[in-house]
Amino acid sequence: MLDRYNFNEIEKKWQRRWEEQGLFKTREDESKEKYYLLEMFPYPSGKLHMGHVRNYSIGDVVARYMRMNGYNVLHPMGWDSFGLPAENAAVMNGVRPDVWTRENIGEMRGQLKRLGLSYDWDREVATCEPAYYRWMQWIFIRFFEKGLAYKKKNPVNWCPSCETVLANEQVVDGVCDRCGSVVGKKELEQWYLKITDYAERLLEGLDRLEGWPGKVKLMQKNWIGRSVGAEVDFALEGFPEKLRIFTTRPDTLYGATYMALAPEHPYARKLISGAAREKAADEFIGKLQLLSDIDRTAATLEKEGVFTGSYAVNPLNGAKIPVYIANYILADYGAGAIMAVPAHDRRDFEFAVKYGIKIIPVVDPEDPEIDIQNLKEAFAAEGKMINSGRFNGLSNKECAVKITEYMEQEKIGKKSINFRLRDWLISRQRYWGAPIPMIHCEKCGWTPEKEENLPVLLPSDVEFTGKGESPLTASKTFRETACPRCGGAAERETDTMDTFLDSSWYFLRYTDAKNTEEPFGKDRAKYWMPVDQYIGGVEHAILHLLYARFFTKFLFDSGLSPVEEPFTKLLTQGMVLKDGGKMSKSVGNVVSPEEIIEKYGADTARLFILFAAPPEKELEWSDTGVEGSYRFLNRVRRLVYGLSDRVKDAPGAYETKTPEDWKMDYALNYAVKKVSEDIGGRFSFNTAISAVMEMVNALYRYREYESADPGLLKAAVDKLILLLSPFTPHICEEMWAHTGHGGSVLNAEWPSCDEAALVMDRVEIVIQVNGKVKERIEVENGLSQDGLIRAATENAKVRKLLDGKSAARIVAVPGKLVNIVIS
RNA sequence: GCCGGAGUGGCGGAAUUGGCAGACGCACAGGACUUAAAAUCCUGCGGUCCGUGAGGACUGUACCGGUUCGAUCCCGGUCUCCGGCACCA
Repeated sequence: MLDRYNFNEIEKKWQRRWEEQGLFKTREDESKEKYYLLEMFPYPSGKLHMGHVRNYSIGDVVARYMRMNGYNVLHPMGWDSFGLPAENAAVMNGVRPDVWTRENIGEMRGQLKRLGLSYDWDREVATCEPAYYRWMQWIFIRFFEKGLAYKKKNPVNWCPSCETVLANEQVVDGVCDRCGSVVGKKELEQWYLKITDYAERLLEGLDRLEGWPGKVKLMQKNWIGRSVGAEVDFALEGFPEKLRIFTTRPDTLYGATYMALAPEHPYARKLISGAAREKAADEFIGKLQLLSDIDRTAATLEKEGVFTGSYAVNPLNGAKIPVYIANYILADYGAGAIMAVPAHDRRDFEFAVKYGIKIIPVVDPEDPEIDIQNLKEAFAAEGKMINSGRFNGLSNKECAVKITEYMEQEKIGKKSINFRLRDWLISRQRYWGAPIPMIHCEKCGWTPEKEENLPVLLPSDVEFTGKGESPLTASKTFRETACPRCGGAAERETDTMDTFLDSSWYFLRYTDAKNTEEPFGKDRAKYWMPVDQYIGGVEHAILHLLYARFFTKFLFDSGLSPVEEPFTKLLTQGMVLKDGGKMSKSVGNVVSPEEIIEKYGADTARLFILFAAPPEKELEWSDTGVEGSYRFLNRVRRLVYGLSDRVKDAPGAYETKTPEDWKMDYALNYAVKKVSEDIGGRFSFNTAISAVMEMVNALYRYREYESADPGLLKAAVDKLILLLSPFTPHICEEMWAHTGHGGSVLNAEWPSCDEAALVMDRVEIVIQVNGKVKERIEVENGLSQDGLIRAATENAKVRKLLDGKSAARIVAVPGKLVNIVIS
C-alpha cells in the first residue's frame, strides 16, 4: 500500500494552492487570442452525478489544453437554479426554495472544486439570484416592446380537484396522475414568445453551424419543420365566408373529396345545420376536449369525424364537397382546416373508407402493380396527373407549381410556407422562477414594470401547499401594485417564466457576470463571444439549444449581442451507463462521484471517464476499469519518481545516438503529436490517453538501458507530465514540482513535436500477393515505387510464392506496401 | 409510419484520406519476486487447422452481393439494436 500514492493529500494541497494563487482567474487580455469554453451549467439538484463528472472533465481537459497553448481562456460555471424540485422540497420538507437551492449550490460547488476543475468562480452566476433575474426580466421587456412577447388565451390541461394547470406529461389517459380526477381543458391566458418569427432564420442558420453534429442540426431542422405548399380559399355554399386551407399538395386539388376542420376551428359550429347534427357535433367536440394534447395528437387515435351538413366548392372545377369536423385536424397548424384527398393521403384515405367518401385518384403511379381505380391504400409517391382537367399529363411536381401559379392569377390561393414550430409558451403557474415583469391595469392593459423598479422580486410571505394556484397568486403584497403608466391600482402578473429562458442567455452574462448596469457590457461580449466550444448532453439538442439560438438572434437584432449564433462548435456527450442501462435510484446501480473520489481520487475519476469511451458515445461504467486507471497513475508516478534522480541535473538538450534513443525519441514525439491532435483537433480523449500509455510503456523499456541519455530521459519525463496534466492535473502538479520545476503545469508551455524525430531512416513495407499479406521487409525511407517493386520481387520468400509465375500487375505505395497480382 | 446513427475479440474500444484489422486498457492464463498473499515486473491472449519445435496454412470487422490491385471504410440489398419525430395536411 505504500506504493500507492496519497491522492487525497496531493489533491487537497494543489486545490488549495490553485485557489490561493488565483490560477483560474480570467482576465480581459486583448493581446492574447481568446477561447471561450462552456459546459452546460447544472441544475443544483443536490449532488453531482457521473454525467456531470463526464461533462465537466471533458471541458476541463480542453480548457487546460488551450491555456497551455497560450489562449486567453474563459471557462465559467454557474447554476440553472430556478425550477420545480426546489418548490417540491418546500412542499415536502418545509424548507424554503431559496434556502434549499443555495445549500445545494454550496454542496455542488464544493464537489466541482474537489474534481479540480479550472473554473473562474468570480464569474459564477445563479439564475435564481435577483442580480441575474433582474436582467432576465429586462430582456423580457425588450421582447414585449418589440411585440415578440404576447399574451394569448389557449386551452390548457386543468385538474379541477388540484386546481392547477398540468403539463401534458402529468396527464395520463385523460386523468390527473396525482389525484385521478378527469382532466379538463381550461382557457387560460398565457404569455408566449414569438419564436415563429425567427423560424426561417433559425433554420437557415443551421447550415452555417459547421462545428455542430449533423444529428443535432437535423433534429432542429425537423423540429422547425418547414413545409412549402399553398393556401387555397374554398367558397362555402350558403355562407359568405371562404374556407381557407393549407396544403403541401396543391397538385392534388382535383382529388379533394371532402373538407375537414379542426374541432376548434372558428367555423366549426357555424357550419353545422340541423338539430340532430348539432347534438352529434357537440358530443363529438366535447369528447375531444377531455383528451390531453398528447392523446389527441397520437397517430394511433382512430380517425373520427362528423359531417356538418354544409358543402364547400372546389375553386378549380366547381365540385361540391362535404365539410366534416375531424379529430385528426390540428387547430394550430396551417389554417386549422384541410382539403382531404383520400387517394393520395394516408390519413384522408383511412377517414374516407370509414365514412364512405369518394376516392378520386389524380396522380397516376404508372405502375401496373397498382390498381389506381381500386386503391388499397393511399398513393403518396410521384406520378403523372389524371382527372385534373387542363393539368392532365404533367408530372405531379410540375403540376404543383402550375396550379399554384394559376391560383395566384385567379386570386383563389397562393404559395405558402408553414412551420411546425409553435410559439413558445413561457408562463408557469409556479413560484420558483423569474416573475414575469408585467402589470395589468383595467385602463391601460398590460404594461411592463418600470426599469428602475427591476427586479420584480419574489415575495417571501408565501406558503407552499402544493395545492391550488401558484403561491404568488396568494401573495397580496406581490400582486397588488400601481400601474406604471397611469398610477392607478393594478395587478402584477403572477406567472413566472419557464426556466428555459434563464438558460437562453447565461453564456452572455458570463462575459460580464457582475455588471449592475446592463445584462452584459457590449465590449466584454464582443471580446468573448461567440462560445468557441459548447459541451453538454444530447438531451438538450432541441429545446435549450434552439431557445439559446433564438435569444441570441433576438439580442443581436436589438444591438446587444455581437453575434447571431452563440455556439461555434458543439459537442454532445453520451450518457454514463451501468450494466448496460441508465444509472438510476430505482434500479440501484448508481455510482456516486463522491464515493469514487473518496476511493481513488479525482484524477483517477477523470482519467477513467475520459479513457473508457469517446466523448460523444455512451460510456459503460466499469469498476475494474477505474481500478486500471488508478493503476496507471501509480505506474506513471513510480516511473517519474524512479527517474527523478537521473534527470534532476540532466542537460536540457540531447542527441539521439543509438537505436534505443531513436525509438524513445520517436515514441516521445509521436505522443506529443497524437495528444495535441486528439485534444486540440478531434476531441478524442480516449486515444490521447492511450498514446500517453504507449509512451509510458516505451519509457519503462528505455530506462532499462544503461546507455540511456539523461537529456532524453529528462525530456521524456517532462513532456509526459505535461501531456498528462490536462487529464489528471493534481498528480501532474506534484510530479512537476518533484522533478524540480517551479510554477504550475497550467502555466507551462504545451510541448511541441519535433517532426524530424518522426521520420524514420528505415520503414517496414508489407508485401501482399493478391491482396494478402505474405511478407514484411525493411527498406530505406523514401524508396521509390520502382525501388519497392524491385525489393519485393527480389525477396526470396516472394519468389518462392510466385513459383515462376509472372505478376499480372504490381501496385506499390511508398512507405506502405507492395501488392503483387498473379492470376 | 417517417428521419437519423450504429453493429469489430470474453468486455470497453483503436484503425484520422480505400492500404499491416484488433492500438491502449479491462478480464483471463502462465511465469518471476515472496514463507504466503497483495502489490509489482515479464509473457501470452480473434477463430480453425497443421507442426515435437522454431514456425506455417486458412479464416475473420452483423448478413448477402458489387466496385477495386486492395474494403471495417465506398455502393446496393437484408437483419438487429439505439436515438429523434410522430395525425404537421
